[in-house]
Amino acid sequence: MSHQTVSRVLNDHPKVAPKTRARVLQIMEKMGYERNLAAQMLTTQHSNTIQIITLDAAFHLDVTQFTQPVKQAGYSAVIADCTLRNLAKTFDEAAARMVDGIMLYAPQLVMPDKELVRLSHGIPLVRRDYAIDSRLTWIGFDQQHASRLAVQHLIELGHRHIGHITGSLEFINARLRYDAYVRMLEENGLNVGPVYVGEYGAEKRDMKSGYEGVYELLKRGRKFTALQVVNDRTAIGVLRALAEHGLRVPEDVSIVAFDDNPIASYLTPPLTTIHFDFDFQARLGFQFLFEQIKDPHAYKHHQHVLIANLAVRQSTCSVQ
Amino acid sequence: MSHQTVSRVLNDHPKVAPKTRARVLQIMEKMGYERNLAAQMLTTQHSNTIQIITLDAAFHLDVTQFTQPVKQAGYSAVIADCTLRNLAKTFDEAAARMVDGIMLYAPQLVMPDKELVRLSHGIPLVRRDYAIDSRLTWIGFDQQHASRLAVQHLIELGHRHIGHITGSLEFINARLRYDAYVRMLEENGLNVGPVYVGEYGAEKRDMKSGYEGVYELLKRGRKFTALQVVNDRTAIGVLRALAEHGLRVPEDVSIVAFDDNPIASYLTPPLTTIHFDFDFQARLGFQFLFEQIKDPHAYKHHQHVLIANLAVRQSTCSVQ
DNA sequence: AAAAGCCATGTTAGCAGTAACATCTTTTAT
DNA sequence: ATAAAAGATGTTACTGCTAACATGGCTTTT
Repeated sequence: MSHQTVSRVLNDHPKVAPKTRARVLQIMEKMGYERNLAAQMLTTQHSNTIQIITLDAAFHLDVTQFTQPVKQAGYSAVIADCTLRNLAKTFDEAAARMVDGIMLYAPQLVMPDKELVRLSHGIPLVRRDYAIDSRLTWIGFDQQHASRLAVQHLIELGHRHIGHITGSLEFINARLRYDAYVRMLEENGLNVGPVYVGEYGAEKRDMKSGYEGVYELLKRGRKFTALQVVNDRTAIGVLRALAEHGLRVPEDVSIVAFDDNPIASYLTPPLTTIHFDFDFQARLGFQFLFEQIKDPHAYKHHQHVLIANLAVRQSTCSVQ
Repeated sequence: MSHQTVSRVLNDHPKVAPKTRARVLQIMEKMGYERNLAAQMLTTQHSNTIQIITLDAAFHLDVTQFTQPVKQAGYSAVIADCTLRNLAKTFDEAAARMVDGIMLYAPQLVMPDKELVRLSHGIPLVRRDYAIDSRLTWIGFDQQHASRLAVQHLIELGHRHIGHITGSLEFINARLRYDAYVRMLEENGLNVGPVYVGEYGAEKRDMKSGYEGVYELLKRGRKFTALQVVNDRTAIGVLRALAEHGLRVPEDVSIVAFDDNPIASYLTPPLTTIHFDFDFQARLGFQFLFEQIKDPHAYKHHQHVLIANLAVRQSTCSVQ
């Protein structure tokens, strides 16, 4: 029996006699045969692997959200984290590994699509966040809409002095939320501010930003009855700092945050926050990626925008 | 010029004339040459990659803690998450990928070392948590000691009725903390309990366990002035549930938790918790892994136990 | 000056698969 | 019954690299 017949069995080639196939499978079973990925890669130029690339994922990552849809589709999934400095190298490694597709999760990355396409060595690529122009597929949430929901909620509760605490505006999400906050207040004839812009963001930094943001805003005088806070992690720091000043939430200060991190509903008070369906976002992203892999030439890039909604809990109330 | 000379340049072989080397490098630069990993793997049987395998990492993972030391050592790092069901398959994939070493992070995995060795296809392996017997390298914290620190702190504050809330005891850490809690109370002539054993654990489950645990314990009557809680995430749920019952922390109930998650010090009140240096644990683990890769035959397995310490904050006070 | 040794480079083979084409066998159509 | 088509299997070549051995030029030793 030739190795070619064995290869045909491995690849489910139709023209193999059933009993030959059975015999090959039986012998493979007995010998504990495993196909050599390196050799397969060498000829086919791919590895049945999807690589997830994250940028500065010092915030804790929900890994299963990424890996589960990939495995379901029959690929093997690997995650590689990198910094901005070695982003190109990480793409090179993915190419060397001959991955079939790349899911990029780098909400803080501001880079023209053209450049990303160049970095990706022609490997199908989807950004699960944002893209600058429209030469890539991405799935994002309408941050402006989300932010409007948040501010509108506060306005409807009667707040007229609404502050904003954010991390670094290098994050596109943070920038968009901030912009919409400003616009929304202006449209409603309200004064903008006070505003605190904190540090660029890993988890610990976020909490620190929130904490220091409150100290800073209060140092400038207590001119707000509500705060829009860029995300739940930052809000944790905000809650702490307010407690240290003897200010109650929501009676003295209402807070609305973003993300609906699982922690949000367990904080005291449970956070009113913008809920994003990240799970759906991830699944949709992989769906687009698989389409692209199946037929790279016919594939047209999508820019998909998802709508968030407001989860009202107990960190907001009407102004006293 | 033969391809072999090129290969020698790539591998820093000493016997290449400096100007030949320079010429090769220059041409490689100009042509944008990149060595084919598949072909290299095919001959050398390895890929300069370290694979980090995590089990059910639905708790959010600090990815950089894993990847940074690996990259510093000149390897490329990939992370693969898996469930217990496809653990073997994940190891197979790592073998197929011809990784140089595997770091396993699966604190909930109870499996004889012998079996893990079998699964690992002879690839150098380090467990960053625990191992059952001593045929593998692992780096763990002395959980018994940690738990003793926690209980002793409460006893010294005058508490005589100390409850315990934990997730599933399938996690070795949870089991050890529970065991030490029981022993410590018995040694001090105190009654054990009340105890609540919650669900097996991802992040959300942990918080839920803590929340429901408090409800359950209070339903049985308020027979405790302090609680040892299995980790910070669970404590978040505990704090919430106590607040819903109008119980103050620490005045009515003192709480000591484990992990010193960055969030712990930003909660209200900031948590008294056992501090583990996870960063050091990870770095040490990789150090052992690299030693093992360099000289697999001379390598002797280590079982390294690290000591935790107590970070006293504001969730504990002397009994009122 | 010849023998020996080292240095730089070249040649060949093999790693484990798949693609493409070739061959032989069986079935189907006329 | 015979040609054509289809089915099953085999042969050869190629993927891009490295190990091992081979070669030829130059230096050192005696």
